[in-house]
Amino acid sequence: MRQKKKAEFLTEVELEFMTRLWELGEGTVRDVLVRLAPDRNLAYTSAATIMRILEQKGFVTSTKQGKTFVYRALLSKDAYQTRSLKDLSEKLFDNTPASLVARLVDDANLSKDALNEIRELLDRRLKNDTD
Amino acid sequence: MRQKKKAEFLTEVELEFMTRLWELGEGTVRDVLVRLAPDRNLAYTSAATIMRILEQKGFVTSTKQGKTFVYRALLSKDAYQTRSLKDLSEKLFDNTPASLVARLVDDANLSKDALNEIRELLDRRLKNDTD
DNA sequence: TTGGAGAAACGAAAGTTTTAGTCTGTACTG
DNA sequence: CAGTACAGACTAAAACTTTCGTTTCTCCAA
Repeated sequence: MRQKKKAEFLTEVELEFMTRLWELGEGTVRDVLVRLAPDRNLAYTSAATIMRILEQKGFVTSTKQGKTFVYRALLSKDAYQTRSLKDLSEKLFDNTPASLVARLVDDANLSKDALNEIRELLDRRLKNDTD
Repeated sequence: MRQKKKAEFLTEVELEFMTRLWELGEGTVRDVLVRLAPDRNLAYTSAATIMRILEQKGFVTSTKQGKTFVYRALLSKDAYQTRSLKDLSEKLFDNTPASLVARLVDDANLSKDALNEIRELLDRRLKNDTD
């Protein structure tokens, strides 16, 4: 009954774990642990704690299969991406998504291919909207 | 234990303060404090602590003007926007900015005007690149 | 049946974040 | 010249994050 107030966002480490779980679809503590970066060297108990916290916060659920618990994400990656973008847009871009994209494409490190990909995506989206 | 490893990102509260400072250009602790949301009710000493931490972390600098310190951002809002987007893109969008934009235009209730605005921006950017 | 391996539960410890209290200094006021 | 009012330094404490050790549980094999 620690945190009653359901957290809205993942911490650094929590996101690291959720990313693995999203990739896996579902998995045990060990499944997630072995998929972390090889140089991560995190104790099993630490991983188990993270998973427990994720469950407490309502990001994942678990079911006992045989003798171990199998975890599954309750929040999809898409949904969390959307939530994160909304938050960033509000907090740092005056709630103006266009300025967010502007900043993104102004980044000199973005390849021309990436820019074209983005524009094609927008073209398709605009075409669909006018249908 | 002076300057620990320089933090790369702002915490929630730090961002709140930096946003005011970016708006102001520069300002004292009190200048920033009075521009927080009216229901914020933060003690002056708390605000001063936040500003001190921001300076320790290298996000702002201060100069004594008369009897008080005036703070100025060392990191521009633009630069921090870029940094944040890069981080989000890496951590949550497999380092693929196009998928970030896809998520943005797919889910946010973006107006057609906003979409057009974004596309025009991309057109200009692409044109400039090929010049 | 029991002993050991692997998994889970519990919570301690260290670090960070957020908020604020107390103490001190200084300039202006009367 | 003393007192007030405001600014800053230092300290602290509560909440949260991150990591992991210890203890407990459960199942399977010899």
